[in-house]
Amino acid sequence: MPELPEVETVRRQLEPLVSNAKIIDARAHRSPKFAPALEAIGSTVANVHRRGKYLLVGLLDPGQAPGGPPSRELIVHLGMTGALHVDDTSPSDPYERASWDLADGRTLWFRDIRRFGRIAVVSAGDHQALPTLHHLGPEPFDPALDGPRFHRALAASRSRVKTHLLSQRPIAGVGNIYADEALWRAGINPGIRRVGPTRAEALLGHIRDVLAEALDHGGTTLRDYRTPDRSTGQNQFRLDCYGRSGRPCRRCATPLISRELDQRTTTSCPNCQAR
DNA sequence: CGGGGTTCCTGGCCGC
DNA sequence: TGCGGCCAGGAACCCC
Repeated sequence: MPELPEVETVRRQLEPLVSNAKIIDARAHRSPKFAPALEAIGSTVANVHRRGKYLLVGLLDPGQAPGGPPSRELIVHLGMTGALHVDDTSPSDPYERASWDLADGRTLWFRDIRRFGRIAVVSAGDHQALPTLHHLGPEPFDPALDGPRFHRALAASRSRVKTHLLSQRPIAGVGNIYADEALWRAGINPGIRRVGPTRAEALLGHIRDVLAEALDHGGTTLRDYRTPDRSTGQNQFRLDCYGRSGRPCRRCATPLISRELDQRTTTSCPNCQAR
């Protein structure tokens, strides 16, 4: 499931493939989650940025000077099973949810088995229609994000620390996998509602480490995640906590446990992450 | 406005 | 072999 490392891996591959390409046609699944793809017809791709788990494709409208700031953005959220590919041909794919024909004959495809993904076209920077993006916390590697600021962000909610992380408000781009991994490294019980300044700073460091390492390994492919060139990530072989319920903790050998926490499966070590 | 519950989806897996 | 039932889960959405 694409979290920050997966989405950033996609972004890095995608940007050189589609920059400067003009979108001459598009098709989309009728669902309002995908139909906005059609609104990109006629525009030219300026760049591909990322905020949290959202891909932001800068669009130059027809007649807009190349090199200027894009007037609109094509926003793509990959959801659970979304993937983007660029092809010369038009392969038949029952899971295609949207596609954009480029002027040079190639096609950009969005495939998404479970349809948890989402596509929007908005005026540049206008994210009102996507509440989570609108209220998105700082990028994990933003130098302005430090221990005290992260501590204040965590303290702004009385939710369980893991639930708060998944809300994307204290920090952008952390999903279920990397939340479990970072909390395990930090020795923090996912269910606690208050994190002190020292532990908050440590948790921030572990989040950064977990995300950076996953990015180095091309992301985590549990089942469906693929990059634009269809390769898988390799980080699934490096997970210490997520998906390891019942297996021994790599620090203390206690069997890891899995439980529901605010309707999210959560794995943790009952010893290392005791309250 | 924050927080909690519900919903969207379908392949893979399990048990019989 | 076939099939019903269950699970995974990000974020929008609704309601209090």
